[in-house]
Amino acid sequence: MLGAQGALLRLVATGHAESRAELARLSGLAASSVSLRVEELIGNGLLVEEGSGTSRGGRRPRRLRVSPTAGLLAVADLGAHHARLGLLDLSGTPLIVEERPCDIALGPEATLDWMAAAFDDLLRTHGPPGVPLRGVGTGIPGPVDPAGGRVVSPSRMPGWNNFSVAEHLGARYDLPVIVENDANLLAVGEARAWPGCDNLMVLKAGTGIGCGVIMDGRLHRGRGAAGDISHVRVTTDSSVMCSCGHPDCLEAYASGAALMSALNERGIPVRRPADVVSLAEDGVPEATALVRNAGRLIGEVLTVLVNFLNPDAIVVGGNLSRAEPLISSIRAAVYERCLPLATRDLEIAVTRSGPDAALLGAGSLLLDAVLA
Amino acid sequence: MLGAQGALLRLVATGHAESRAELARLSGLAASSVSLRVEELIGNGLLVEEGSGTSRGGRRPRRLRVSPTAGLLAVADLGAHHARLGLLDLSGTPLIVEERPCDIALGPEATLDWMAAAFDDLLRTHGPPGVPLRGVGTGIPGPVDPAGGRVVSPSRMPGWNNFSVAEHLGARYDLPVIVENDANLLAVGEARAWPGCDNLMVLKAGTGIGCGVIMDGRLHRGRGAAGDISHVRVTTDSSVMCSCGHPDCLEAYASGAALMSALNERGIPVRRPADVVSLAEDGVPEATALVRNAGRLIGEVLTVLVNFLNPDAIVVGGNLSRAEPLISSIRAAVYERCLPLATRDLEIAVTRSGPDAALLGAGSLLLDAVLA
DNA sequence: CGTTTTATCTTCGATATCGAAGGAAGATGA
DNA sequence: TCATCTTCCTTCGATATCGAAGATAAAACG
Repeated sequence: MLGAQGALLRLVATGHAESRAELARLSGLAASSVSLRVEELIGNGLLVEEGSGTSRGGRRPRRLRVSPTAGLLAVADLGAHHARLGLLDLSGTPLIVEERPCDIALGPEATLDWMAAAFDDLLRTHGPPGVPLRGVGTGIPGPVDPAGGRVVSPSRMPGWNNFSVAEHLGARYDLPVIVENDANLLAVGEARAWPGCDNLMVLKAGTGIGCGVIMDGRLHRGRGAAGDISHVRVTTDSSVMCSCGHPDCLEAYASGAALMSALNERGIPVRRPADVVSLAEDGVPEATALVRNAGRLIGEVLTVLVNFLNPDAIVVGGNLSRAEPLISSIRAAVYERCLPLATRDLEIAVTRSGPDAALLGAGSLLLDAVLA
Repeated sequence: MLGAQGALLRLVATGHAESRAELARLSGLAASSVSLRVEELIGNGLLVEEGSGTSRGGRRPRRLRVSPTAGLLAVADLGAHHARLGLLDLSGTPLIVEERPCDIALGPEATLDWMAAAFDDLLRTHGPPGVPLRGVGTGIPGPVDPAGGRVVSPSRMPGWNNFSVAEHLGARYDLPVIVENDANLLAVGEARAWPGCDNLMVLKAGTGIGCGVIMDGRLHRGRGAAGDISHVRVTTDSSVMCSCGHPDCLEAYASGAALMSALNERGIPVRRPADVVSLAEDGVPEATALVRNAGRLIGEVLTVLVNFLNPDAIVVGGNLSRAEPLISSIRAAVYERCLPLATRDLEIAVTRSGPDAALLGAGSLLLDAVLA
């Protein structure tokens, strides 16, 4: 639809280019063609010129930005009991982000209607008047079939199995819609904060354990379930049966849910993964030991994947990521057991993007869909 | 250099397109532009028209082929004691393939000089006169840094560490040169036989265990060591120290080398991985049991990767792949333990491409380099 | 058989892109 | 301060691509 102009707009929106000259360098188009296209984009109100950039030894570039009136994206990241919702401009910058309680156990229709109402609310209260909505995207705490935007075999989403979220949203909004697993969105969002790292594994350690994979700079989806590490068998003394029907899955030992129930059993009351982090920060021995053990088990699983995929970085996000013992024991396990060749330049770090990473990721994917 | 014409030539060379109409469909260019470019390619002697293809309900297409005189590719796959060498035309079709004994332990210079002499020999005896050599490619039984074509930390190649094979070959041949890990070449070659499968894991089970990964239709290299599964820790009763310094690596139990030494220890003399296959085919219980155990261990490692990457197929190649118990126990382990979502459409099969797969893979990568 | 349908390939004017040359604006340095 | 250099951006003629219409060739069908 937008053709070559879309590619240029995308380069500006993603922050890769700020001037006509940069666009020419990055897009491969001739400088003259870039000028023509940019003139059109400015005419259409999609780009604006805004002052001038810093000189690189010659004439200062005329800085280009995506127009604030070019459009809005409505994005959400659905969790089991809370959802983060936000409005972004076309450059992916949040205008407003809110967290609201919700309950996905009410089923897909009710939840998505609630989400749409929340979007309407945000647009009314925070949307600049006259700026059109251009796309809708949402993260789902379960596997999503990449072809049909359909939820498949989710473990904690009663009533959602085989429900096509993309179709349902597409019927309401006549706009590009993206539906994606929450860990995948996190990975895409996080990738923006890791320039130069084309191969990234982004762990989401929260109530469950998920992982998003960026390879060659792009999200790897496989058939929709890519990134699963929660049902890998781990070696432990005890033996626990997982809900998937197999014994000793990683999830049964290292997920936030598992840590919480272990603490509760020992008479230490916790209600949310964040409580586990607090206990570990306060130096409660039981919590620290459990978190360390979780990190070790996660690290041992990652070992296999690091040897096999040779990523540039492993990024740990999710509610549990702020627990220092978790990441240090992941580091220890990976560096101890992986091939030197694979760990030589491997960075293992906590998220750089903060709590809105998944929403930024949704914006990034949506932008591609909107500017296709 | 060749620009848009290169893309068209590549589509014909890879067998994706056979007529101008197909080229137009696949390249995205207008039919008229395709006709013009094809005319030039024919004029340059790179393409030829050859009869007509089968009708799809209308006029028969005029079949296009890469000219046999367009050029030759010299490719090799170096093993520890043998090398396969071949000449391909620009469509990747072998003119001649030979297996010759060699010894990489003589070091890089000696081995590469030997290889060059073998290429000269093949060109003299089997190269059509007047057809130019357009590229040289070789597979290496060890990790190769993708940037510099440099061998890094190989385990069975004394004297090769940090040697830049690409630079050495580039000095001799003023042509595009590719240097790649042998399992990676196998994967690329095998991928041609699996149309529609964009995500492939290709296991090379021979003296060592290697794996090549095709994701999104392209070879995944990581930082050069991607595809390693041999140094994953497996769970067994006994405990063996691996040469990498860690206990219980997969390689120590499931590689051809491990199987051979285990059989020899039990008084059953074997000298090559193929001997193990013969023994298993003959129903020698010790051999069958060892092979089954190897398959189970490999399968358990693959379990993690299948859950994580959701490939379309796992292809088993290498000398040991003809051992039926190996593949059936890999299948059993993967299907038993992986998520249903990941195995629903997963195929696990032996190689479709035969013994020249790695050479075909080298040709495929070289073609991209030659037609860039 | 001839007519219709389908697909392949080419012709030709309209459009888009390119690239060399030059103008604009600031950095650099005597 | 002024000439010179670097970078940014535009102008304009040359070139490449597009796409609609037509020509070609064969299959499908009455």
